[in-house]
Amino acid sequence: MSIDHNERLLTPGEVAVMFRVDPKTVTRWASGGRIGSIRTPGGHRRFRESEVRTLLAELTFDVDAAG
Amino acid sequence: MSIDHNERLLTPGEVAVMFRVDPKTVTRWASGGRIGSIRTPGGHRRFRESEVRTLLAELTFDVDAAG
DNA sequence: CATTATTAGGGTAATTCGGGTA
DNA sequence: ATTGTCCGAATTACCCTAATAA
Repeated sequence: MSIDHNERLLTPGEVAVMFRVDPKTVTRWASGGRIGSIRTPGGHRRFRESEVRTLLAELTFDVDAAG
Repeated sequence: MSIDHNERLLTPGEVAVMFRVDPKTVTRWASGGRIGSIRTPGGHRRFRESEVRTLLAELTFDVDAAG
């Protein structure tokens, strides 16, 4: 019984833990279009794991070396 | 709303994986009419794959990235 | 018929939403 | 401008047992 879902989804709380921020902050990122999100029919947000990891990787490359 | 013979039916558990929710939540969606469902003679619910995928796509947000 | 996994149904925590505020 | 927190309301997750599915 394998489903052809090509993407794993994360909850706001899980993303919040990964970024070490409050879930509310993740919600704001979604509202502002900084991160893509999917809504459940009930209105709760889900986030694509691949996108989240990409954002995390980008943070890694940002060494705050602003001039 | 007739059933297409070529349509694949999904179990509550399979739909739950796609939305990253508990199977019980999918049941509530069906009870509340948020998603169409078909009952087996034994009372178990089945969901149309096409409808689920359509719903998933419609609930996909890509708010314009405000600067 | 026996076995194992999933689902139904109900009830109760936990999470999330949305707005407003610091 | 971004984040954290408080609030009430809604949605979702986890607990159980019995029934259905395969």
